[in-house]
Amino acid sequence: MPQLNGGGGDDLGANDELISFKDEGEQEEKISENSSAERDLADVKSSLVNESETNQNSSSDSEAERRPPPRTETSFREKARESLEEAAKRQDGGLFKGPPYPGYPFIMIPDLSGPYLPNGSLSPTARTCVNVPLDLHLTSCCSPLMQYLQMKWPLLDVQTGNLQSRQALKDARSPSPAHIVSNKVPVVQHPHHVHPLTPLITYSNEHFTPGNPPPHLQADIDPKTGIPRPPHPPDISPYYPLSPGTVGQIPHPLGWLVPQQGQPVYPITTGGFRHPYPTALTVNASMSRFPPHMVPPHHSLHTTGIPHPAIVTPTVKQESSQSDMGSLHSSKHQDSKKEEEKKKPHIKKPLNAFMLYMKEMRAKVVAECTLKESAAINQILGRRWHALSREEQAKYYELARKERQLHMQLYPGWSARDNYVGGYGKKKKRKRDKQPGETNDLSAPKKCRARFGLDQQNNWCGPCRRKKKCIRYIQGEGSCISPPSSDGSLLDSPPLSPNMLASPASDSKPQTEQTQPLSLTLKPDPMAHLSMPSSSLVLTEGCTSKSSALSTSTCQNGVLHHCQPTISQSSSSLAHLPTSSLHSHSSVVGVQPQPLSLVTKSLD
DNA sequence: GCTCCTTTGAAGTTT
DNA sequence: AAACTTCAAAGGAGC
Repeated sequence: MPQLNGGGGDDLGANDELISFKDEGEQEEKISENSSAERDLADVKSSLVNESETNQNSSSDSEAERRPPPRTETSFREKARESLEEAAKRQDGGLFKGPPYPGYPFIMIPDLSGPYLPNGSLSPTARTCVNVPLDLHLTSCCSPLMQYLQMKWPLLDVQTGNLQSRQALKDARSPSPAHIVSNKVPVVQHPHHVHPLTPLITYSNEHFTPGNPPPHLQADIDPKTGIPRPPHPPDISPYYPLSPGTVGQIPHPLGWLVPQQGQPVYPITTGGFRHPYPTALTVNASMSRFPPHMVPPHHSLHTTGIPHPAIVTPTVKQESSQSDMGSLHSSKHQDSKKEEEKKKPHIKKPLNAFMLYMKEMRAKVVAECTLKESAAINQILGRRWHALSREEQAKYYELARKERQLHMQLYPGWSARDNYVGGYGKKKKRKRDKQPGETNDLSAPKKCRARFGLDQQNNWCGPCRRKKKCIRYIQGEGSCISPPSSDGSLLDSPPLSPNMLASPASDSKPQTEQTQPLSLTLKPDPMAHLSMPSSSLVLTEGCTSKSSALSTSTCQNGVLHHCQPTISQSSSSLAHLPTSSLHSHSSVVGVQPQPLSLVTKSLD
């Protein structure tokens, strides 16, 4: 299991990323006056993952012992753990140390070693409550549980104070764990707002099995993938224990919250969403990354056919079950190996925390900024990601962890290496890793490449660096306009670029965001300022489109302004402002630093 | 139709 | 162990 030792993946990426995160943390200090932000944010972030990672191991002492002691917050974690264990002992008579509760995978407790607990939304007690059997502690721990559920599944508009809901919740209980999760409602989701953050709900609907799996689920071979699927070890959470073909009889983990008639016990309102925005992600798109054909037909009542989204067939979109069966008996036909591989489903990697976040927020950014170019959107999302609070990030880390867990359960033999198309370092080397315009952009000999040569790649326009159409070349022979900022920040803008000056939105851009390292490859274009035609693009704050160079959006101070693709006429006078004015532009215009969030949650 | 862009994170590989 | 590489999502754009 990765990230158990706090190293490697626990480091959460490269140092630059950590630096960025730290920058964001510093920003958070400014904004939220959170004293806990003084801690080493790298540790904090790492702990976020640790928390997620240790959730599944909460029942495994050996795993916990193997884990190296945390570098910081030891006392707190120890205390928290002690209190957790004590609470568990009090409430379930030592169940906490015993075999994992059948429903554990769903009602699991984030590791108390998490960093954000001290000032976070969840108290150790609350998490303890949700770790114990519901039938024992639902009543007493209702409120913390609701808090936890709200964090985990914001979709649920859990109103802890609603006595009626509480009563309904109690009624939903049943003596046996299997009944606790009795669920005939496939997915708890808002009819109009499908929370894109809940692939786990999809999974859970299909795979969550708080109770003992049916005997037929002990299949050791995935009928589709052919990957051996060993039975679940007793110590492994059955969180995502089932193959897509077994999803039919798996009750929803939230079933105990969902009445039989499809009416949620707790009203699911838009208010229950952390991000009550209309999302383009649909159930099929966001809730099921697995195509239907990957879900073997089952005789169960489950007819939704929601597949696991991680499986795609590269060649045939709707691979019939017959073909799957054929692949199972390929030994008979002995088709060519090529054909076999052709039919072999492509099991995608589980989404990491950021990917989950992007999946959720993309639609929002697109809607707010009218941007469609993913590259630009991803930049915005990347900054927003850093702007997220630890609690919010932890939510995604937790989801990502569960994604991985589910993925690992579904495809034990799968490895990320399987998706290495050409093998490591052999194919599809990302341009990012290359030196810009290394040798692969010979199609524009007269553009920046030819103009400046490889030795002066920093003088290239952004598109040229990305092997795209040279905007300077397009604008006219010798007319080198300043390329739009690759990320809407000053990083990719020339120091004297008037773009930032001309944009009122950029005035409100937080400095930390402006100075945040966003790209490893994009550098300020020192040549861009040399020639600034009057039609230079104005990149506005927040939502900027760099590569398209035409779509400029403004999401200033959280307020959505004109985000339609526009080309603003930059004031030529502004172009002559001194560099110092630009660097301290926010002070020039008297705009106070704004929160990192580029877009307001609400237009109120 | 393929690849790139662009982000972060996970995981694999190489040094 | 550190550095490096690939892939995951997304959709426009270039070739």
